[in-house]
Amino acid sequence: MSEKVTIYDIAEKLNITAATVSRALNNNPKIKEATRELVIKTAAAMNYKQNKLALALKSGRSNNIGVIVPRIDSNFFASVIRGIEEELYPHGYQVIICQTHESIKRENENLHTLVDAQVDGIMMSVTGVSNENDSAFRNVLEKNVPLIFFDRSKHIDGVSSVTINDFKGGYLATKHLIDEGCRNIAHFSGDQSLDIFKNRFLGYKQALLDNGIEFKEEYVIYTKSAVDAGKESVDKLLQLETPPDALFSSSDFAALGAIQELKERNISIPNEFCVAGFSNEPFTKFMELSITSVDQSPLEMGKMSARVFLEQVDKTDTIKIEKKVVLAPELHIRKSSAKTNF
Amino acid sequence: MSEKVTIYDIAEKLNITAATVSRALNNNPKIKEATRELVIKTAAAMNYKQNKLALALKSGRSNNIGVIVPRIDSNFFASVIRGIEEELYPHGYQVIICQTHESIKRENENLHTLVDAQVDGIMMSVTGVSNENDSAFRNVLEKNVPLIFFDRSKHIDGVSSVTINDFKGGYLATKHLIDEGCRNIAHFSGDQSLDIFKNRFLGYKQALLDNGIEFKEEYVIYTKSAVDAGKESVDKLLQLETPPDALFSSSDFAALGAIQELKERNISIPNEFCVAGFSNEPFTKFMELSITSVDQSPLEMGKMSARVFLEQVDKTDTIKIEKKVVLAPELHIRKSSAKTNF
DNA sequence: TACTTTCGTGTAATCGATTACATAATTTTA
DNA sequence: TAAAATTATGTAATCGATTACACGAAAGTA
Repeated sequence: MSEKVTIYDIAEKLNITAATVSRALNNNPKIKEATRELVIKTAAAMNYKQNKLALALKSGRSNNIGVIVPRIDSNFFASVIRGIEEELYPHGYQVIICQTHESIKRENENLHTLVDAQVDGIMMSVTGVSNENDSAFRNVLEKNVPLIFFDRSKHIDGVSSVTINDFKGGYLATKHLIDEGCRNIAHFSGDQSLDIFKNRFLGYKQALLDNGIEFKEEYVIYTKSAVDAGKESVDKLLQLETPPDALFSSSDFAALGAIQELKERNISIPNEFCVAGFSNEPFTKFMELSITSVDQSPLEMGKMSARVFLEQVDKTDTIKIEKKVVLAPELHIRKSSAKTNF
Repeated sequence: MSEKVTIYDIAEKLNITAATVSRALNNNPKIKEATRELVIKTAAAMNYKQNKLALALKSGRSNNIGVIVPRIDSNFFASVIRGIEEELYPHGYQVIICQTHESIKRENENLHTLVDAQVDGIMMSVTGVSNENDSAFRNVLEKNVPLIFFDRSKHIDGVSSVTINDFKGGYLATKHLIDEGCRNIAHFSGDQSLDIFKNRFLGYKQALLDNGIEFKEEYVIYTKSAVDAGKESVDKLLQLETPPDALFSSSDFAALGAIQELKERNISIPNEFCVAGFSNEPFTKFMELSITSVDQSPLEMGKMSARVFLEQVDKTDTIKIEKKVVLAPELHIRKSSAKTNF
């Protein structure tokens, strides 16, 4: 029905050329004021809409940015995306979502697809199990597409990142458990090819060290971020000759599983056993036995990633800016670990 | 660094024209087999990538589809988007995300932006407070862009929809509460300009009617989908001369708020008071006092929306197909309402 | 051999907007 | 008033791919 109106249609109607129309609409200073007004009025009257695809082809900029996450249906990633979208919306960028489902193959596919679609930038949380094949990332950078890692980062030249201080997060949580009087503190970690898990682990270790508590290898379990995995893992811990009296889990879901299992065994939380998680998922606050957790301020992380992108996108591409933003984690102390204050 | 390779570069290298290259790459049957192979091999060797923007401009199809939701950081919407993305990924579509934050203005802006960006289709959950100004929707349809509503729908000619049977969901939840012996059942509803809330409400009413229970206006509270709103609302209910003994809430969050408030007042759940929510948010299952809730199968809803889009996108645009898919809700009975079986 | 088909490829327009360069129109300066 | 400077607009190329049409060459037919 609605035939598309182009600048040529406007030009024809006004007996001028498309070039003049284009200049008028773009506020080119060389255009006579009267002409500009006439063109703008006519364009509005004809319901002209700029063809973004033509513009994109000509300029090489699509006004789209790509976001790659392991999955979107997690509160953390969804919140980051929300932050990105809100920050970029006023600048006219659209956000394209891709999921990797923790597959390297999908991650590489997504990177290529986004580059092919000529997005103006890519923000992503990398997938673990790195085969150390950085070619897909290099390809992005060679095309001069700004690449920004958030949360899950990797050391690649030319890539900016926005992360939280996972070491500090791990340290804070562990220190808190120590302050509550726990001395046998277990740890659930995750995929060691991801820095976030390594750093939380290191923070945990350091807190033990700083407080004169011996680190025990058997207290560390590498587990998936899932409720069932948490149940199974705490099960193993309780079979040790000296079972732990506290747990710092790198995952809220695994922490929840642990709590469920402990309750079934009638182990009293926090009196006999303290638990702290990581991510501050909404449910940690909602539970009757609310769960202590480290907040990663995902909304802020998303906004910050977007800002870093905006800084980079207009810079001359000869100078490679590499910005590393590290946000501060915040420990939310709740019933699962607070023997005293609740 | 990496200069972009076009079909002209390939043509030049092989001393043929770009037209031939294009045809060879597109498996045009008029091309000699030898030429085709040579072109394909050369293209690969030169690391040729088709410029999607040029293709999009020529064809008028961007291979992007737009998704508009009130907000992305809700498990329900994120899951729907996940479903859409997974279903569309194999077909080469990219998903662009927009948020309305329940603002009509933003909704209209998003619709226009997406149409301007020439997406090949739009899937959305409408925002309430309809000023009955359908012009933004009409504009989409006039541009022959398939428009599909999911979950929150509106009656507009030419728009397909994928929803759940909210009436049935409301009926099931209410009937279940009746079966548990409750006779004074309150209801939290929402924005009455949204069909989902009206229909859940109607299902609630019908269940009462079918079981000989008088409907009482004062048992219905229109509340936001938030924990605090739930607390306040249940507070009002308890001040009635005959306070209810059960609640069917159209929102899990409000249901949670109600439960928190009831507990503070030492009202025993489910013995003295039964609660059922709607949406089956993850936390409803995680709580120690798990919350009965109606599941909307968001993943399936997303996939189904994508399928409806795929059906429509290739049809000749002379025939307007309008498909209405209604998914079945599923009641998950949990501790907050099960007096007997838990 | 001459004439039609068929096949493979080239030519050039097209999608819609931007922009370097050229040129016409107007104003300024001498 | 004529030349110079300025201003506004037109011309045409460009971004990269697709495709209707044209055309030469090869193959088939009489």
